[in-house]
Amino acid sequence: MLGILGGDDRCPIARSLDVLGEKWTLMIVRDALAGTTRFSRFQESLGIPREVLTARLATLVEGGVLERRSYKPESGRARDEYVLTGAGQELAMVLLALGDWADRNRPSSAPAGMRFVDAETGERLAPAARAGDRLVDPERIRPEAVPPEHARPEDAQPENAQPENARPEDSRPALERA
Amino acid sequence: MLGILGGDDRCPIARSLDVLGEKWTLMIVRDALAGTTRFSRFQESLGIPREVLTARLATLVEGGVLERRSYKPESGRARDEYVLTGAGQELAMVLLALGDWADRNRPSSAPAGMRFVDAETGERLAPAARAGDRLVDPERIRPEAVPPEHARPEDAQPENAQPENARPEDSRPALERA
DNA sequence: TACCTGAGTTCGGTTAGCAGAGCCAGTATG
DNA sequence: CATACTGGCTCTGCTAACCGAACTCAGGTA
Repeated sequence: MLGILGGDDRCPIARSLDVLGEKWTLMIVRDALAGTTRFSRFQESLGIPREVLTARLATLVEGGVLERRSYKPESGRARDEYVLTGAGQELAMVLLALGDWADRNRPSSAPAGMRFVDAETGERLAPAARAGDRLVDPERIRPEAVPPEHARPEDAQPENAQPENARPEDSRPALERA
Repeated sequence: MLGILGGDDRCPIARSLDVLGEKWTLMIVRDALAGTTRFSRFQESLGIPREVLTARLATLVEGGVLERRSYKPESGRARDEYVLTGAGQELAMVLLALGDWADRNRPSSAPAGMRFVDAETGERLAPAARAGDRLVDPERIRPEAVPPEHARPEDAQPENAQPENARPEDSRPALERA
């Protein structure tokens, strides 16, 4: 586990990165989402050192993303495989967002190697934000501190995205004052 | 930069992690989204070693997420600040997905410290998948290799999530064969 | 029994991250 | 003019993480 960066475990970003933030972890999740379950397959497809893979798989199991299951091939000994949990499957949303961001902002010289689709219709998917059942333009996503008290609604307003010289004290991240 | 894990830069996940995958980077993006622009503010709010912060800010500038701008406080010398680019702002979608995942699967003992809201209505947001203008249940997100040739449509089907003992050769991640 | 094979484990070297101290460079002040 | 200030780094020695290659382990099979 990476630990809670910044030391505040109320922050969901830090909590997610505790499980997901180490080198190689999200690539393993990518392969797990694509169907890989066996140690050697992960190792070959990623080119990851075996010791690192062992550690990351343990982290993903401990973090509730993967679970170990025993399987028995037609010949040979019983083995463990690593299968996505429900929580692991939900990481598809994270990878969809990452992949979309890269496609839009970090294009490759080669044609795209993967995309995300609707399992039922085959349609290509993109990430979105929603409020209830309503689609919201992702440009309107803003972080907001959840105030226990002494709420200052203006702290999370877009004005905070301006240069900080106008109000140096108010420029601390809204999150920090939660 | 982290480099392209797995060595295949057609993979958008790997390309995104090239910029975003190093320790501390996404926490810096979190704070940038919340309005932080100055070196010392990032450093204080995150508790990150200064040399690491310097390196990460440089990566984010090189990766097109932040841009350096000169500003002049009322007293003192001209300074650089780090302002989100359009591409950087788009990372809100990634953080929304990460935060939502953690809230649902890695809850904290303390009340939540932050959430994401619609900048115009203040409504709380959740991540979603969409096909065009249609909301799609995130449970239906599946990765699919974009085949240049020798397409094997069954490779990206949910059957691949089954134990691999039935078809050892077909268990390689669909992405790898793109 | 020996061999096989997948899943690790070990080991020595390299790289990344860390804490603390120090440096740099404009600006303001006496 | 010299000095102090302050934000943004840079340096240094140490620890932790990652790496590549070699090795070990443990059930099953011939």
